[in-house]
Amino acid sequence: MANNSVMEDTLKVLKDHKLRVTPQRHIILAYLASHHNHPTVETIRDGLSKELPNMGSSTIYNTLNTFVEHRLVVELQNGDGSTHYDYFGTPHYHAICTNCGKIVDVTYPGFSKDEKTLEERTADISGYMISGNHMEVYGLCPECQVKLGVKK
Amino acid sequence: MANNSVMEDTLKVLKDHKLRVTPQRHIILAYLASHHNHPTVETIRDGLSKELPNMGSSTIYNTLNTFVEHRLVVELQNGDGSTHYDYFGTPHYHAICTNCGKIVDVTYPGFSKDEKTLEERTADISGYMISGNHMEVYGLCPECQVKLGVKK
DNA sequence: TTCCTATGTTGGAATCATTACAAAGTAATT
DNA sequence: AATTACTTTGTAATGATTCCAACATAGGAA
Ligand SMILES: [Mn+2]
Ligand SMILES: [Mn+2]
Ligand SMILES: [Zn+2]
Ligand SMILES: [Zn+2]
Repeated sequence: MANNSVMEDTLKVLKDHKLRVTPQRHIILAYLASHHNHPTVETIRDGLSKELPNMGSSTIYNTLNTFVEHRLVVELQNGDGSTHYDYFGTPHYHAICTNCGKIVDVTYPGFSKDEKTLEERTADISGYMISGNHMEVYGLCPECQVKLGVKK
Repeated sequence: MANNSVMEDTLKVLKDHKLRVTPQRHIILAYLASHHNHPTVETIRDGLSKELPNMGSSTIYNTLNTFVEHRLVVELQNGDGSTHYDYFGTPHYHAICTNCGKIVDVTYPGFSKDEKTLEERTADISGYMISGNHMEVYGLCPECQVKLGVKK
């Protein structure tokens, strides 16, 4: 699952953020860093049932909330009722299927620049002191296009 | 509150979408069209307590879900636990305060073009058949900047 | 290394937004 | 006016998330 370099990297990330290193935090962060499935709390619990069979879901919620506060992780809603989490290593945004909820990463050359432009423009217009953004694009994923028989 | 022209306009919107015109639907839509507060279900219930004192919150949920399906209204989360709703008359996006949750509308000349560019690019990259998008920018609103004593 | 304590984990209960359901009401069509 | 499918309503059920108190432990101090 999470290889050694991921474990080393995530250990460093925790220490850099002055977070106390517990096995739960380390393993959850490593899981997120090595899975780009945008998991829910339940997905994480299932994925780590071998490593941490006794971990309560409270711990996962606590841990993820801590990571979100430290901006290691972002929260995503795809309309299925539960929150999805994403380790935000490289800048990207999301395309979300309105039929099955599948979330995929999207980026392109110049995305970071566009993002910065958006934030600066928003600061000018609104007077907010900007700290981040979320962009989501909705539509039907390729599988659901076939499943629903829609034609382009 | 909602003036005559708003009532006429929203009546037409309901009919154009072949939605059965009930007092609840008409008044809720008119409320949304004339308030840009991004209300929650509770805010709407309070705001309409004079006009519709016996309306149940189930009705508000049902009605709003219908409007969202017909794309008259969009849902927004600002992290306070409940969903906010927005009648989407003119294209805009949102700046959301990370401290107090305040949501403000933002737009600029050329926003619709930028939006279309983003959607087309995302379709090319992901293969999704795009139907919409949400952009949110996070930060501290001017009031909270003062309240928290942050310096620019 | 051992001790100390602030912090984290756990599991179960509590919360609260949203949905499900069945009975009663009504908009639109005939 | 009669019909009927759709809507509203109140209440119960659901389910994700948070709260809480007891227990455990990471990491600094001695
Ligand atoms: Mn992602
Ligand atoms: Mn708005
Ligand atoms: Zn899909
Ligand atoms: Zn604020």
